[in-house]
Amino acid sequence: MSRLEDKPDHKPLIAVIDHALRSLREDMVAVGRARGFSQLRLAHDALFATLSGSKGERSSDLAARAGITKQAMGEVVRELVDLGIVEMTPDPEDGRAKLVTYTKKGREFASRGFRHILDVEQSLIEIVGQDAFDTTVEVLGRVDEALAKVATHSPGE
Amino acid sequence: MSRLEDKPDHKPLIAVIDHALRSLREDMVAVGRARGFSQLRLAHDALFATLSGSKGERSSDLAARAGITKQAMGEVVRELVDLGIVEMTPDPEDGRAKLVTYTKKGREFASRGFRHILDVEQSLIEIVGQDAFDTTVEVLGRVDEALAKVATHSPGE
DNA sequence: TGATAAGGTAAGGTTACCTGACGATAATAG
DNA sequence: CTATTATCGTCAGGTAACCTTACCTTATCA
Repeated sequence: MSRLEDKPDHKPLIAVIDHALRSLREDMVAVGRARGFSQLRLAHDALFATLSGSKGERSSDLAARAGITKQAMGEVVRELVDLGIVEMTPDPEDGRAKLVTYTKKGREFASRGFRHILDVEQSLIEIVGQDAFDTTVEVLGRVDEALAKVATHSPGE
Repeated sequence: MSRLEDKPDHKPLIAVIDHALRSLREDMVAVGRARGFSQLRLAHDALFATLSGSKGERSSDLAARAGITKQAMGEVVRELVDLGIVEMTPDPEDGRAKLVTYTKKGREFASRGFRHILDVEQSLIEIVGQDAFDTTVEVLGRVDEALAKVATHSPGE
């Protein structure tokens, strides 16, 4: 026999997911850079994913929603300020806080980024169909549930 | 209006994938640690995913298949040697090379890990059904295709 | 047999986070 | 209305998981 006992004979889900995510993330940065922001980094996505386009928000709120520390988000904000994508203004309602908002340029940039995400999703839908796409999102959303179930089934050992 | 122009109104696929992957990876390490290998790290998965159970392989071959540098894999191998999971023996056919093989303990550990992966997948299948699971794997496998298509459609601008 | 390539190691850099400690401001309690 | 406590953002330093560059050793090939 030519393989480890119990080694899956198919490429495991975790490997498939890992590959897909790498591709998607690299693509996002590549597209952003191609638009002239050569200093864009993967980490910046955490802000684009969380900052509302309509109102200013506090860096620490963004951090909380993104699931990273306020220090990590603080650095992201600083770099995107340098790139002219967001700006920080004092919060009139709280002297300690600063509100992060898109600049005009940043708003346009972010819009194109979101449109690119939609384009990629649409492209995938054209390949596999809307149903398959929806199913995928649904299944991935239930991974946590599956993990919890396994943990429950085999508690100690 | 309360959102950025073109901002997706659903949670984008990339975010869903990211969340699922984090959960799966953390779970793998947690399970390994719970089995007594407290020094296991996420990076070690790169070896388990690539090392054949049946024959010894060169560190640089593993690196190539895992998609990381031989230096990165070299460090992983060194740490797993310290944990008694793999061992390195000189390659009788090439004096420069060393072959990485599982120890008995390591083989058993890896088997359990793979079984855990299968358990998680099975658990997910119980929740969403075999068809949905298969569809998910299929769709994720076609992400690269979708990215290529978008790149082709909007070449320069 | 000398040039070139391949296997692995060593040293140090990069990215994307983290924890801990801090000064400034705000809220709240006495 | 001060004293305590909490919150906002920043600074300093640490960690994980890689990377690049450089190197020594051993093969292979002309």
